[in-house]
Amino acid sequence: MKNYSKQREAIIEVLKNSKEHPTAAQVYSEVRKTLPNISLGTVYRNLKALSKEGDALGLSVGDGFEHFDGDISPHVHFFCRCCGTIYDMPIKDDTASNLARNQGFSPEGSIYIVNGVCKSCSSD
Amino acid sequence: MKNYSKQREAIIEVLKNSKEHPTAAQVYSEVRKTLPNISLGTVYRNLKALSKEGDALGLSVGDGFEHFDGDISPHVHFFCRCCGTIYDMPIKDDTASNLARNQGFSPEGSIYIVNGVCKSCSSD
DNA sequence: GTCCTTGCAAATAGTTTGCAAGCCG
DNA sequence: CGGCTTGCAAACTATTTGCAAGGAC
Repeated sequence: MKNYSKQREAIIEVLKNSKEHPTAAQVYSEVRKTLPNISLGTVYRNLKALSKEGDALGLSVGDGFEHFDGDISPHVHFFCRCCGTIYDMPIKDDTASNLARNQGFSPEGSIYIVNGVCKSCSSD
Repeated sequence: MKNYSKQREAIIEVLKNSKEHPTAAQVYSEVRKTLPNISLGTVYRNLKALSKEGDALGLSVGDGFEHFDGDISPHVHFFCRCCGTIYDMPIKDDTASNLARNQGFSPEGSIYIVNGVCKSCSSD
């Protein structure tokens, strides 16, 4: 198989099993549990490749880290500037991509991030 | 006026007059035409403050630079991975923010980026 | 054997920050 | 004055990359 390596396999596994939208560093420390010798560079290389190939989403929410999401189905991310949590919100369809298509663009993916304060932070 | 400085004024002016979604470095070189002594640090400081205050949008499209947009009305950005251009697309309303509000979040802004290939790049 | 990927570590580069000096009110 | 902002340059740090070695097929 093209691009195969147990490292890549493990990284994909971590992404699929995580609901936390981990950063590269978080993926690294998680993958390390099964592959203690994996290097951070490898994690970065694979995450970058995966998001370029469309198998993962790279999310820049504005906290200085790139977050990654193994769920590539259309959904919205809510980023709480207070606790830093990234929540998922289901969405019916990717309106803007369709809009773009109608205007002659060839959309390949989309990132929809809403930011503000989450429920538990605003009740403090 | 709070926070006033001719530097900040000039930066805001550049943002308002630009349709190019400039990076910090681009804002810097533009502002330099009227304020030759302004420093890059000041540009960064003000852009960060402006986007925190909600007077500008910080866009991470995935090209390694943060882009800034002085237009804070709800609209979608189309990023062409081929030529790097960021196009604006008008959008009716900010569906996801309303959705978030209904779910108990307190949305303050949103970033909607569609990526792919633009018309002129796909015809090459 | 050939090509692709890794681990390591150094390098890169966008962005941030401390500090003394300057502007605002 | 008192507080906030600047210019400068050094510091920071997330991410990238070159290279020799190891794995896939």
